[in-house]
Amino acid sequence: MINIKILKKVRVFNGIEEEDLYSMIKCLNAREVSYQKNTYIFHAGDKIFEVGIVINGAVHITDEDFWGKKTIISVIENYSLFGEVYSMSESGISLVNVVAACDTDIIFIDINKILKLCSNSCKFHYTMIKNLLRILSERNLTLIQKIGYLSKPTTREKLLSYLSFYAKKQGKSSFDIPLNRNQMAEYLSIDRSAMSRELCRMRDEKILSFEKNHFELYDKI
Amino acid sequence: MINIKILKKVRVFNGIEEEDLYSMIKCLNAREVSYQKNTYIFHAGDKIFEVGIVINGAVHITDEDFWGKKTIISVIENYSLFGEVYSMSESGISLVNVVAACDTDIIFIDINKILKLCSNSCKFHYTMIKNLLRILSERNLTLIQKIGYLSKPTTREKLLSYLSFYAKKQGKSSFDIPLNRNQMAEYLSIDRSAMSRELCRMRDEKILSFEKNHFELYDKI
DNA sequence: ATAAGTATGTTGCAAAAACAACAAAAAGGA
DNA sequence: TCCTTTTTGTTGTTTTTGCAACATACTTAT
Repeated sequence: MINIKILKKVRVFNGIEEEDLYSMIKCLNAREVSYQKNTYIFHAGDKIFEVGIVINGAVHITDEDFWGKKTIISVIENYSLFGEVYSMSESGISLVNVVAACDTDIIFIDINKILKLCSNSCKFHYTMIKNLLRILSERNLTLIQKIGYLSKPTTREKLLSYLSFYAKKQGKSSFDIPLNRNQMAEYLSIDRSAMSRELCRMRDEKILSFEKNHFELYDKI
Repeated sequence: MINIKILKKVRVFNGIEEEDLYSMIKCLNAREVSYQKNTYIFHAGDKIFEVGIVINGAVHITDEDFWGKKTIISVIENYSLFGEVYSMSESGISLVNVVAACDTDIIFIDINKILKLCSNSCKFHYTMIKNLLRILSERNLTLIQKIGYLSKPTTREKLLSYLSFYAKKQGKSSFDIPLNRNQMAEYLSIDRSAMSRELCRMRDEKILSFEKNHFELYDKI
């Protein structure tokens, strides 16, 4: 039996009344499935009709290159979605694998049904579509943001564009960032020690200063 | 007066009948505006209510860092959208500038209205929502794809993951890519000469071969 | 307070990349 | 055809990076 309390934590169901969630799980054919660790949930090449919601545990989105070398693209956990971009794309064909990283419970819903106004014309459709568009838009933004950083040729430029973003966002030359050094290096796809070296170099050149997660950028004189 | 023939070329209106396009331009408050070269269409910080469609000319999406250094993030032309991710995000605040790259004609539409079932219940809403979700999903995919390449530490790994993708996509170890060397280097954010050197190195190591846009990947023996 | 664990900074070195400048080949136009 | 332009490959040099290993601070739990 699907737990309604849990569904309320899933962003795509934001703003949907509890009573509507009941009709929703019927209307969207929601079903819960448990997977054992290392089980494949989707394979690359599968046609995807449903989106998955991780209720318990975690899944890895993985890719495999021509020579069979595997990479973990991302980790999905706590009430997050996977498969939505494939199930809504033209082909519907997944390019990646989805694997249970540990024993994991998944709720599947038939996302394409939210587009069809069903016979009982459940009022949650409108809310869910708005949520979906918002989720996809905002993810688009964060991805574009990240590409902006990664596209810079040097560690220094990557760092400055990343830090500039937070300065602009917080409207101050002095601000906090949400990542520690390890996470920051990983996010920017650079070597942590090289990053540390470059940060200190810029501090010596009086371009910026920092302590822990707090940074300050200096204007040119 | 807005040209219906032109709207039919815009992807978000795919599958909408010509007669519906007429009611649509009313329902969504479509309006056409001309901009002179170098005019700002949106500024970073603006709240975005409408999406723009480039009908004629081109616009540059630009970013400016803390020190005022500008970068062109992307170029939008021929019947493509801009502003949709901001207008549908939570805040609605643009983080980027949009500037007319030359004399340019834009059609603006109030995208959020497609969510509201209007009083005359125009039947195109459903189609447009489906198109929008598809556009956003597929863009998400291409962005994630690109981040996958950019995240690799070396030029060689960037190239191999990029080429692997096309091998997989075309289901053959021998395939064409859609970019020439310059474009490929730009897309992967690497130096063209370094890329060329690395490609030739891999050819010498019998990992792959190429001629123009045609590549072949070799299995390990 | 101590010990273990984590986060951050430091450094040497070898490998790789960026940059710049040029060579060669291919494509396109007059 | 010849000339120009574009594309691709080549190479030398300098700078930057990744990697590895270690030092130092800071946290956290006991």
